[in-house]
Amino acid sequence: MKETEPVIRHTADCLRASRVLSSIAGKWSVLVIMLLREQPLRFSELKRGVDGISQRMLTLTLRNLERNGLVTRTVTPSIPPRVDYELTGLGHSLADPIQSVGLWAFRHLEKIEAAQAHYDARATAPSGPDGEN
Amino acid sequence: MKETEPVIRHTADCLRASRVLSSIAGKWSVLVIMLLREQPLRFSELKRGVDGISQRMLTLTLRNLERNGLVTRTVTPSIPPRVDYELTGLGHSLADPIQSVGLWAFRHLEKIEAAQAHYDARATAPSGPDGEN
DNA sequence: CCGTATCCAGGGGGATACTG
DNA sequence: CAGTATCCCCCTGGATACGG
Repeated sequence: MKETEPVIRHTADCLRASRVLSSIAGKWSVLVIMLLREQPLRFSELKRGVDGISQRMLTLTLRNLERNGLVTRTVTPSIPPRVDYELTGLGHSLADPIQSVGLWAFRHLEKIEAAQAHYDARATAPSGPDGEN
Repeated sequence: MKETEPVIRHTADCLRASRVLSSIAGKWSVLVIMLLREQPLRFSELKRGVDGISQRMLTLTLRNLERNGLVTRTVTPSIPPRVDYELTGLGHSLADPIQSVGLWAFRHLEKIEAAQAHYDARATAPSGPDGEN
């Protein structure tokens, strides 16, 4: 069946799109967006929520999302300081597709890692599965 | 909490998921998957379809997708040689979510680039929009 | 036609320490 | 609490050239 919508048009668009996709395809962006999709969160909540992310990478990820107009950053100059992050309208419009991809990743962790192991095994031992050496 | 589905469980899963997401989040993966979603394609067709991708990056992207069990690579040893790439079942299960993200990127190119320009302008001229210096 | 090999610049991303 | 700054490694990704 044919798409009613022009999927990939031409030349320049691909380059621009791939640049945009690279922006939101940082190592942690998807997970951060998944968390913010539920509700606004402050820095430390995100840090705890993602788990494994460093302070530095969380900052960079959030700055990048902010730069792309996907999240807002609200500073409350109290003591201790408080900073809340929240998806913009644009951010929410991306959140659902991203959520799908994210859930897919969580659901298929096993399969993916199995496929990788399989592929790597073949690549490492091209002589066959009958124990060489 | 409230979600009926355990979205982001804990610790190790985040690290594994982010690794998986990084794999499929290469600069060109989304575009390649979008093309393969319609039908199997050979190397040169993909090269033409994506436009802007180098031979090297197309090869690496496809190898990576193959490693993750998302595409199959079929070699027909004719002269000239012919190599077809096709989404696996796993690949197809990812294709729809990815398609959503890809379409989102194409639709919002303008907004994103505008947001970036806006952000960069503020970052470059922090003293305000009234001609500083 | 379909790659692989090589060179090379840039940035992603981790660890750690310091500031307001 | 919420960052910045620094160091440093390695991977990404482009260009080019070569091989089957």
